[in-house]
Amino acid sequence: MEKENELFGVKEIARRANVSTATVDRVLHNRTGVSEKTKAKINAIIKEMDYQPNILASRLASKKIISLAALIPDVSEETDFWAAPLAGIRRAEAEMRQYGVQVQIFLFDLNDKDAFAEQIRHVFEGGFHGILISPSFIEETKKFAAECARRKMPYVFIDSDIPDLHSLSYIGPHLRKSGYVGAKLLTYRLEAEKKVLIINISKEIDNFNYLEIEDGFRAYFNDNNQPNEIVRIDIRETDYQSVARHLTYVFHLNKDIGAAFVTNSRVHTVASFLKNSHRTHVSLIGYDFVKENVGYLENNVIDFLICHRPDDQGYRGMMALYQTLVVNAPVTKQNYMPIDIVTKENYEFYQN
Amino acid sequence: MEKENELFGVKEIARRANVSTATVDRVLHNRTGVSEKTKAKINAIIKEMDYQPNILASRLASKKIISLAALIPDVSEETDFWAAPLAGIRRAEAEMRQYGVQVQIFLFDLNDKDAFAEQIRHVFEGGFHGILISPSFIEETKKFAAECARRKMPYVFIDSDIPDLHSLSYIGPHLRKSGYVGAKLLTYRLEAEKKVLIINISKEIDNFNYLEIEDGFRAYFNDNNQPNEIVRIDIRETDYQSVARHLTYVFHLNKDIGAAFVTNSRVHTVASFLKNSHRTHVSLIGYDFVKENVGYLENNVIDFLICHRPDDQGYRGMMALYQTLVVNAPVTKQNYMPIDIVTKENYEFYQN
DNA sequence: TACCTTTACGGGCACGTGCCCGTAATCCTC
DNA sequence: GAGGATTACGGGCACGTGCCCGTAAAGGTA
Repeated sequence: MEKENELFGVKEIARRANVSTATVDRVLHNRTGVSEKTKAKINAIIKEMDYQPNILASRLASKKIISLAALIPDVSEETDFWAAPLAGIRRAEAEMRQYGVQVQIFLFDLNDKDAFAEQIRHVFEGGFHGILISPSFIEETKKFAAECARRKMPYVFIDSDIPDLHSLSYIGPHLRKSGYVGAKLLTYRLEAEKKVLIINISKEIDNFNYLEIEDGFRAYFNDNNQPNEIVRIDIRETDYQSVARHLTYVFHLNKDIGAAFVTNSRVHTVASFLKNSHRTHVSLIGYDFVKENVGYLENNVIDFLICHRPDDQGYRGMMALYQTLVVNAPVTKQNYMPIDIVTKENYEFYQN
Repeated sequence: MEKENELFGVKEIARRANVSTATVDRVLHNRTGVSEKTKAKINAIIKEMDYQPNILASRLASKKIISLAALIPDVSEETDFWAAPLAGIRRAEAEMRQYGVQVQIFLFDLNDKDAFAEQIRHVFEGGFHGILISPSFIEETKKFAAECARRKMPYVFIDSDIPDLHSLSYIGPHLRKSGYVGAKLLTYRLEAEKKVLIINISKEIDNFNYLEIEDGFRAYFNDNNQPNEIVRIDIRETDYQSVARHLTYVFHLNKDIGAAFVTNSRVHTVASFLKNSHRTHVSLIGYDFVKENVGYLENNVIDFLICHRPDDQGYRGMMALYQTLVVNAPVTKQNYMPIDIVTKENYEFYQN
């Protein structure tokens, strides 16, 4: 008992309403120039028909190209983590291009707050219709969000979230739960009398991500009455020498550390230290599928890596913008990625 | 130095070749009615321009609707595993529908070889342009593949592969490696003197999948000189009573089983047995994110589940057909899914 | 009433491709 | 060399929507 087909589209609406397709078009795009009466009639018919516009024809006919921006950290010597989201963004771009969508990518140095702010200015100058952004610096991102709101421009956060803002969508990990998983893996075969070491290596002090992860990590210990003592250390320099110096000191003070948890992708630096100091019996867990980390996974120095599908994050983030701007379909506000566990045995199939 | 733009598409090719768009069209779809000379000329221009057809316009202009079939097992009382690939297929369908692609789904009972064969007949009667199939029965699938070859109809395998056949693509797990990962997880905290039990619960005897998994499982033990003794059991009935009977016997004979590995999604039956017989100290690993299994994951009876993103398999399988038939783009022949590790702590974010 | 402005709507071309139909040119046959 | 068959190609409409432009009708001002 389908009431569809026979004739469809704008033409059919126009026929039923006794108007021209142009008038229907005006209603569909709520432009001016239609009397309230006919507008109501047409809207009723649209609703009754459950009219779905043909995106093919729409995109073909419209010469207006939709342009999206993506603002993410550059790949640096320190880490090639952001190569993965970039690849996902490019994948999305390739899919969308044929539908008249253009993507422009803006990069910034993760250690340079000003570069971030400047790229934001460039983005606004570009007059884009939507933007994907890694909200790496909190204050700057807040200003950015305010300006977006003023311009009614949708923006999507990936990799980390700033919850109060009105982003179209957040796509990334649930950091707290991610730390929780880390604790589970770390303690899975750990003897009760061994200590656990949490290591945070980061130049930035206001690290919201880190706090969430550690919070989740500790929550696991509480929930499961895990007996192990937790030691923690913050290291504010990222070079190997500094890290090694700090770690030497910590391991000197605590002879019975059985496992270490690094709260970000710099786990390879710790792995290097453990290897060099012949401490590979210490279980080691950290974040992200970057090539240095995978190397230590292969060597059995790193036991597990926790990953959040950065490639997919980039892809889905762009697609969320596409959904709203082109398809005009609703988008999930919170989009938590799976917490993937990568080991020596399964990494070759991992799709970052 | 881009040589693109200005004018593009079929019209530009026609202009350069001094022919009409109709002739260009004939060449593009290698239809008859073009002399070798002009054909060569047009092809040269196409190559030079790196011409990419506008799929929007193509699909819009072509009234020919492409229809795809999917042949997968029905959701049964035994398992709702196939709900996930089905969801992925429907997701793909929703995306493709607006581009003029229709999808029809054929289901069969996993325990009924004849139903499988009959549905294959239905598929061929339907005159589809491509098909996604779960090759559950080997002999029937071989006949199917031969008929597809005769009709030049592309087919994609998901979830399990039959390597010799010329499928357009295989999308599913690398079973051997998957067993390998299972062994790693199972032995990760296992004491050396404990035995390991491999359990295969399946009515079908010719279980190619099972053999691959067990092979990988044992390979891990070899590669790592794992000291544990391996015990194995085949159970040909799938109901709880039968499984419990067999397991009672095995556990009676082997007092020191420390871990059990179930080679398919029926791990929940084993979990039920372990729980009822107060043997939850035995580590348990099995396959698939089905709701019964997740329940035992929550209860700490199952330690890990290994999953292969069945939803994605369905989605990608359909998309592979779409790529060849609509976009006319190449498709990867082997498409191994990640080997995901699901635990009590991360299952809530798992995207099956 | 004459003239101008605003509102409400219709006609019709364009987007790039698919494909039907018509026809000039060439080939074949006796 | 007349007639028919085949080959090679062009013209042009259609797909569903966007949007420019033109215009009749309504309203406003003197």
